[in-house]
Amino acid sequence: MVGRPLRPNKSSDPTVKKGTWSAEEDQKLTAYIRRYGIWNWAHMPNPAGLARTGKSCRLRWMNYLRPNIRHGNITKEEEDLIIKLQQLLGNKWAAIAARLPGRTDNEIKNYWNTRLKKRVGYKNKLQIPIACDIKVKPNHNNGSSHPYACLPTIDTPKLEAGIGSQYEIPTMSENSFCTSYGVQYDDKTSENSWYSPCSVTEEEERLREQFLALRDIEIEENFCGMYMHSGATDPALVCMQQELVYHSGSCQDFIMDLWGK
DNA sequence: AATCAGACCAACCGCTATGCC
DNA sequence: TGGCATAGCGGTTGGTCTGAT
Repeated sequence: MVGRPLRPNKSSDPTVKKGTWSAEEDQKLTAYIRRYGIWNWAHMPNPAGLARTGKSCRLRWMNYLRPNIRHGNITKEEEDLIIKLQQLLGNKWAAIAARLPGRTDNEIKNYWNTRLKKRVGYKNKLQIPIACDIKVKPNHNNGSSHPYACLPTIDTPKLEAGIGSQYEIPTMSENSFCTSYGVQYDDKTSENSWYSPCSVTEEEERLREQFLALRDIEIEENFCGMYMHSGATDPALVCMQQELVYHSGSCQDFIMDLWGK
């Protein structure tokens, strides 16, 4: 069989330099970009006088050389924000970095992996609303699949749920703004108290603000997308939207905002 | 002073998304 | 519509630094 000749593999090309960038290389790349701008990373190294791949040049520029980059000394505020954003967005380092002026995704990723991951761990993982955190029980009386999902109580156990059940609806849980949902049968005989108030602390409120600020670009899509992939149908979604019962103003606003779009 | 282990971080690699032809 | 080139992202690697023994 005669195939196409393989494209030259630059990563194994001995003429391509790898490893730490020298000050001279930095200077060449910076000077070139200042003069000609960024037009094509792949074609840039040669005219810039660099024996690097375009990819390497891009990375060096993006992570180190470009203007307004801040190195080191991540502040407590930045650290807190990284933790919260990671909890909200997951390992979306670019998205997180976009909210920390002067910081790069690589730097934040490194910082997380080397310092924060162990400290924060998974225990405190904030669970953004997804479609598999809660199992809504069907109506005993008429077999309806219209549950009343309600705001949480601290003691409400997080219900096990498999993905794909039509009885699953989005929720938040421990460490979230509202600790978790209680679930109420239509006949209101649930063992879960759903009349307990949802107290929102200052910290939770702050988180909520961050969350709301982020939802347009990340959360809403995940939320709706995951819901729609959970096996639920549109009518069920509408039904639950209508039938969710809220007992706290701020939580209500928050959740309504999520559901609203 | 030498050695070792762990922390840190720059850079690489592989993959996906996007745009263009 | 498919293929290719490029950009961008996230996981991983490997070199360097630092502190403990």
